[in-house]
Amino acid sequence: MGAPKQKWTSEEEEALRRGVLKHGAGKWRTIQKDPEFSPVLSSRSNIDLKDKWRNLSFSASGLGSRDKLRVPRPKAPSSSPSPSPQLLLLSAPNNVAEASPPEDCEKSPQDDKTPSPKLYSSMILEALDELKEPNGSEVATICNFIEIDKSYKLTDSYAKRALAPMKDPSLKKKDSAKSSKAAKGVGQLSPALDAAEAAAMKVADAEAKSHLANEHMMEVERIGKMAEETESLLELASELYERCSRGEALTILQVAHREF
DNA sequence: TTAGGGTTAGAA
DNA sequence: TTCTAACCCTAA
Repeated sequence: MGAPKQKWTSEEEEALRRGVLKHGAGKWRTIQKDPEFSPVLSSRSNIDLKDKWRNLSFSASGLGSRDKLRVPRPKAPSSSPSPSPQLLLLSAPNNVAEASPPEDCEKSPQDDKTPSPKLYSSMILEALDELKEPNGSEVATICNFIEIDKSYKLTDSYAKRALAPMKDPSLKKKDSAKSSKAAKGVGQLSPALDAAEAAAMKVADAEAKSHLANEHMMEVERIGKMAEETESLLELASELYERCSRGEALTILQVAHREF
């Protein structure tokens, strides 16, 4: 490595963000050639743009370096749906916008009211970690844990009262506004009515989160199964290695019979 | 051309 | 020593 590392300037970062906003993530060549950004990004290749955006995405998601997220993935194309990398990247601009919003980028109301899917994953992992059930935890158990742990648990009477007005779509906007207000006001206990309203918002919020958490649980389960399969393959491989190193001759049929 | 994994320089 | 960010390599 002869050339020293060329740190990204704030101008370059800003140009990259604007380029992504304009052309979308993944259009690195287009962004790099765009006359609006090319003067600033002239010393950067499309690969540099991609790498920098990746770094920005991971730091903005609060997960630090991408190295922390490295998970062994099967090389072969999987039939099960996996999160598209494009989706992962496209989620970044919101986060980036949150950190330093460009003036032409409107923040959607959801940005700071809806936790990111990654948050749900971490909540699930946290729940699994805390529950420490030997055979894993049921989805419902984890959902309950998340609700209790995150203070979304409410009495039935409150829940019933809360769910009725939620069916009126005209109230949605108001509700979401209150929801964020309520979320921010944890610990500020007001009169009973206010508390009930805030609680109702939390129930609705928890329901939505529970649904999303379910989806993420399925993903976690899928990964868990893959890990189990990998582990058993590893065991088989080491057993085969041992037997072969002892000079035992094994046929394909024997191997297949041992595993299946 | 792009995505994603790997490597490495430099900072903390 | 660890972590982060920049750079490199390769498959698709």
